[in-house]
Amino acid sequence: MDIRTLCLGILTKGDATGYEIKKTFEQELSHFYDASFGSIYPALTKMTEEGLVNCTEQAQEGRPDKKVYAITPAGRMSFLDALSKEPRKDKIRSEFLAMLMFSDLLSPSRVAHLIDRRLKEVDDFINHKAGCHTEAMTNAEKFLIGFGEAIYRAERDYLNENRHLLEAEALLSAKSAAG
Amino acid sequence: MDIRTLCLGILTKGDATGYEIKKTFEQELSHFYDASFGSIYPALTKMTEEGLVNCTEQAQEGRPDKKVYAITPAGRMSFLDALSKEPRKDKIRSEFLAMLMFSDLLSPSRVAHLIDRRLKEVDDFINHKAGCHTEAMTNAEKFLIGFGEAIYRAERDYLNENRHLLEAEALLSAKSAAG
DNA sequence: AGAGTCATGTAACGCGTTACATGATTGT
DNA sequence: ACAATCATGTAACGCGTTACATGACTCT
Repeated sequence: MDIRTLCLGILTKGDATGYEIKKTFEQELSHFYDASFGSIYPALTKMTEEGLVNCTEQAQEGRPDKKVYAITPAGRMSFLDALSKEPRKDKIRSEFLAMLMFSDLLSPSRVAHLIDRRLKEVDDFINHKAGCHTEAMTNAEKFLIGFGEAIYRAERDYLNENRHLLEAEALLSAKSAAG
Repeated sequence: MDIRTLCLGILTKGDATGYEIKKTFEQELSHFYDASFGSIYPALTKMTEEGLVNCTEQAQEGRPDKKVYAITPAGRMSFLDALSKEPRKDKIRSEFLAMLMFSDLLSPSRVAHLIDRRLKEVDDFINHKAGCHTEAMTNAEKFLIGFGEAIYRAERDYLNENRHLLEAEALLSAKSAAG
């Protein structure tokens, strides 16, 4: 599923500008997808040409015209077709975990720093994004936030309970290098 | 952290061929990174030119010469330098979660299928990869496998406990479409 | 005064995948 | 017979990011 298709999906939830679609990526999809303006705007332009969406320009003062996109029946068909494909394996790229894999090459304080930093991000999510289920949310939205929360809680607990394994590892290497 | 740097990291654990590096990606890094031959082989060739690794060819019968790569002191320095940078935010791309976000457009059986399929993958990991800590493993390797296991367990439990939210959502849409 | 928000777009570039090319050996 | 494993490599292509370009309005 490319960014293009996901933009189409976002438009099934309601009309939006490119700018608003970007915000949706940041706010609702951020823990399982992301996209930049450089991919969103060209995608919308192209899909307009292809008749999957249509665009209504709204003049504004002191700003570029706001372009509100709406999905067309052809666009909806195209999106449903994409949803009928089997989802591909998740693609994950975690520099955090990659670095921890080499914790034997790091100082104990560096390992501690990496983990503390991550725990802070995880806690921030749990405290701010999670738990604030509003009326307007669909079940799917609640489900996804709850999913993120469950994963983050598991991660937090695991890091707290097992960080000593890596901190000991780093300590050992530091000792053997010194001795 | 690009594939190139990660290959260098893998070589800090011991000499290896491109083929073996690929296997390492599949077996040890698969839940937080992946790489294809098309990125590994050119990376090794380039790093050889740059003096970050060196290459010893071993003639073989009926097969291409095996090229065993070893990291050089310059390569080790370069990798340590990469480890000193702050890790960037994880990049995740989950078609599974993206599809669930649009579960209101899917039939209940389709939603159930997607979740069942995912649960199978998760269970497979928990039953096969997790829990088999051997003697030869470093603490970092145990930590990472344990991490994966913790996350997968949380995911499994969450899916089992909350799938009804999405299955109900889909059911509702199906009804309203029919009615 | 400076950061953040609203608002769109393009061009160059990087990085990696996919598919192709080759081919023996071993297990089912 | 067929698939998998071992083993390396290239070229085309896709997809997306980064950086640049522009500019007003609002909050601190």
